[in-house]
Amino acid sequence: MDKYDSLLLKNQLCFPTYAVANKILRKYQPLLDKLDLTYTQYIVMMVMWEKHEVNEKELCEALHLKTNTIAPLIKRLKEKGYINISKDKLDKRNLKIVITKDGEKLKEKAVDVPPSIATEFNLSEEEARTLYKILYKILDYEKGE
Amino acid sequence: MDKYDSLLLKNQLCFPTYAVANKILRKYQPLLDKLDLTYTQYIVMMVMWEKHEVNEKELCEALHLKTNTIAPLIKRLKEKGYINISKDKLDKRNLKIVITKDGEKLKEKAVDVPPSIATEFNLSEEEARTLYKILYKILDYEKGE
DNA sequence: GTAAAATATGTCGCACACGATATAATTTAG
DNA sequence: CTAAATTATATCGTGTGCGACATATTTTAC
Repeated sequence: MDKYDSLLLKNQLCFPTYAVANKILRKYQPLLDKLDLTYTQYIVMMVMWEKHEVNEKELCEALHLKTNTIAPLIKRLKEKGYINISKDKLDKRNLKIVITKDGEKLKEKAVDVPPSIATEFNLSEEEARTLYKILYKILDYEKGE
Repeated sequence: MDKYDSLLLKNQLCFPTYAVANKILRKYQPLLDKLDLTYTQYIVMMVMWEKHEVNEKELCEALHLKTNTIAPLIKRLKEKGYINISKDKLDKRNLKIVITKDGEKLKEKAVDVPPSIATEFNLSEEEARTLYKILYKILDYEKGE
């Protein structure tokens, strides 16, 4: 056991996580091209299809991203006509983000998008479930940190 | 079971993978700031500490990245003085990337960097091992695709 | 031996993702 | 009731990560 062993790619969890995230993204992108969405725009729309209306803070929390990522993102989705953005009447600090008719229509086309990651990468049901459980354990840990 | 269920964030494996990768990255960045390295530069250096000399193609394969990501990256590492870049004498298409003395020295400081992802996020040994195994199964699947 | 295919790398433009910093609106403390 | 703290969002600069395209070198086919 060498003191440098922790500096080997193959001994680090961070690396496969990072590489797999990229690999999944590359798998999605050609499918999302048909909807004219990037991957991040797609997960924003997933939230919008579920909630219909959110403010920016809720979006940030749902996606584990910061405002400096979300702000330009929703601007682009607004330009594409999938959402509307306005100031909240009651608390003018809040941004009210509402899905449009076109945004709702996009959901129909999106149904065909999500590839089964398990199938695509030859995981068993059991492995997929386990992976899911461990990832969410990490994601939910120290939520407010 | 709704036909739109696959469009819920909570039913997709892609999302927690992506979010966890980002979360791990955020955990590393403050530690890497002391080495004046970004996360991607760090994993390049991990390869260099192990191999000492590689060409660009090997680097791309090791990190699962493309040349258009790697090329500017190694330029920055060269500017920082951690690697040297030259054309291979035998096959002038190849880039010979060699670690410098300073690059080797950086390894000493880097030993203290890698946080235990398992500990940081409260995973058991068993969970960490399982996560590792499944991630590499995905990463290694259809390697040539 | 040379034209064509393959290989390794480089460049461009776009869209994240981040820390740092700024601003405006609201809440809290005294 | 008002100054200070908090909250929600925006902006800036840097560094990825990608597809598309371009270039230089080597290998292959005939």
